Amino acid sequence: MTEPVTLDQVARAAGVSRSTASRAINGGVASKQAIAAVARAVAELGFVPNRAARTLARQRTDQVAIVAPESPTAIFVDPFIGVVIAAVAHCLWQAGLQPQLALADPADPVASTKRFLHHSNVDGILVVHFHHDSCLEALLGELDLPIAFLGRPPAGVAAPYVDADNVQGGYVATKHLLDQGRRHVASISGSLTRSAAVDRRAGYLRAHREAGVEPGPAIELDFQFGAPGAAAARLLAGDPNIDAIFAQSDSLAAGALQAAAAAGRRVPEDIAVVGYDDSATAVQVFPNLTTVAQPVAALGSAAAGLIADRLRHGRWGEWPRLFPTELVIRQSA
Amino acid sequence: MTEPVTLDQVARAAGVSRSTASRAINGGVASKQAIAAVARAVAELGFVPNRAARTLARQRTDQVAIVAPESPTAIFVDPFIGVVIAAVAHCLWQAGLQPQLALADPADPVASTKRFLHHSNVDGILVVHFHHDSCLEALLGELDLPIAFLGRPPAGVAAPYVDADNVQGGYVATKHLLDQGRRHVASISGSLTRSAAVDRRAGYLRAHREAGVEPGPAIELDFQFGAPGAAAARLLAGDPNIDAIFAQSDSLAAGALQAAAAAGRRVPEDIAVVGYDDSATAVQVFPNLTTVAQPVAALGSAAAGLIADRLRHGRWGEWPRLFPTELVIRQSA
DNA sequence: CTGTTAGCGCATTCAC
DNA sequence: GTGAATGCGCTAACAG
Repeated sequence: MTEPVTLDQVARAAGVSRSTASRAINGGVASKQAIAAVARAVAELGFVPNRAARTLARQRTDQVAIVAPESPTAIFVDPFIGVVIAAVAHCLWQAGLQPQLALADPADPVASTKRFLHHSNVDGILVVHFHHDSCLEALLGELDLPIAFLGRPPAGVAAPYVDADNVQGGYVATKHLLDQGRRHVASISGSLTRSAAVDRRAGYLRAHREAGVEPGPAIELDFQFGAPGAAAARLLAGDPNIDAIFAQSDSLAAGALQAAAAAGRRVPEDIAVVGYDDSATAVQVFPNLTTVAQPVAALGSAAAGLIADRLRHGRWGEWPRLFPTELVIRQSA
Repeated sequence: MTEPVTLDQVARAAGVSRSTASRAINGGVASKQAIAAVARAVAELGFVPNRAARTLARQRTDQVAIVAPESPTAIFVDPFIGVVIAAVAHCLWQAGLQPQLALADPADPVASTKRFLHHSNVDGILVVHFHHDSCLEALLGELDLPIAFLGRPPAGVAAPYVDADNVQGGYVATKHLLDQGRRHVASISGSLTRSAAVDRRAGYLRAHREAGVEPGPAIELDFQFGAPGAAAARLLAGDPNIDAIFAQSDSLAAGALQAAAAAGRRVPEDIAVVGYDDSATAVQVFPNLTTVAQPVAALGSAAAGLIADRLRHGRWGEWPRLFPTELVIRQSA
């Protein structure tokens, strides 16, 4: 049906040479009439440049990879990954760049991501959702492509990045609890291979230091694996003095809520709970969660802007950029 | 650093011609020694074929687009989209195909999806999460590429597809409620522009017909917009006889739970609630949701298999394929 | 089994 | 301002 139309045909239809047609299309020098004629021909024939040919000739793809070296299942559990990616995609499209989500093969996320990066010939890379133990550092070094991070990159990798101010997030959440007079604030974190978890914990500790209160028990749980409810139950069983929980995600907080209910402790009277993310979960559970909201879209835009600027203007913008978080107070604390 | 190495260099290093090198690499005819020599050269030089060049020469990309003509934000709220995509990705990688998630620009999802499809030169398309009002039918027709659907395609589009048996899902959920003696089963559905919603409702109606019970009031709500809680509250306020709710997603069911609580009705004693999806939400809320589970991974694999078979063997496999759902009984009904 | 040759569709020198 | 020529890196006929 739609046999592909080539630049040659456009040129012929417009009565010019192929090179003039090319210039007319790509904004090079050309007479007004030539441009008009070519434009008409393009419209009539429905010409759309062949990406492979263009890439080959230009030696660039105008594509940037969004990589998260994990199984898609794991990526998508992140409650705001969609918002991040929407913002990134929008920003990239604006800059004439095409976002390419590197979809890993769940059977071997790291290997398939490597394969993707090797074969995909993108112009730049945006890394999100990075585990520091993902063995991808080396690869990212080898590929010598512009690369930016959403979230602080692993120590030793001096790459441009933007991040939410997780230290501050952990701090305000914890301070909110301490200010209420809570004195045994337990902490449930995600995997500490993620910088976000480490930073939030640092904020938690700082709040305790400032208040002169001893930090409570802590439990580390991978974001996606393990049953949050069971973990929280163990926590509560282990220390009956606990009167508050700082959970590093709303889903962990939901687990804490269930554990509290199972243990016959009221929330927030007996135990106050603060979550993180301000996701849909926060208002689906009862009591609704007090939680830390991140400027997710802004983060996405900023990260995309980083790589877009580099690709378009040849130099990195200012970095790092830290975005403040905000405590959303509801019922659970 | 890593200046790209070409096939020419490999050929020279291996002491053969470029075409022999090409054959050796791509499994064409070649002597054992040639293959060995080329393999060594490839390894030593770290050769990785240029995708654009290969695409141009082969006239095919070995890429398949996964399209959902919506803002990424909307796509990612779907609780199991991650699992679907993981399964799809795995299946495609297995077939030597690279999944390309078409990330729309949230500012204009349909237009950017069209742009993507036009410029992206993929070999095939897998459509998921399709709204029947998305104006994409025409485009999909123009592009004459192999295209398959996950979820029943719009009427009039006779494309290969796989789907969950949503009629059955709606049926078992509703029957479960009716079998308990509930007689006023309200229904909260997602947007009826989605075939899934229509089908689930059909199942709901069938169960009523078989039981000789009059269908209860219904409310239609887009999956992502509108506050499920408020809608459910209106529903309850409008009809005090309601003793059960069939919600077409767990997130809608969570709203129903909140509305019930706000109205002072106990669940499941006064009002039974059944959700749909068996998502994380189902066990985060209290009471835990009785819900309809779909064989999500199987759906993804089957859909990917459809397009992979077509691309690899030139013909469509058997379709449509319907996958049964399963009622997961917990506390809410 | 191998090398030579000729494109794939486009951008981009370079003369004119 | 324009066209002719050249090459991007690879595959696939085609002879040998």
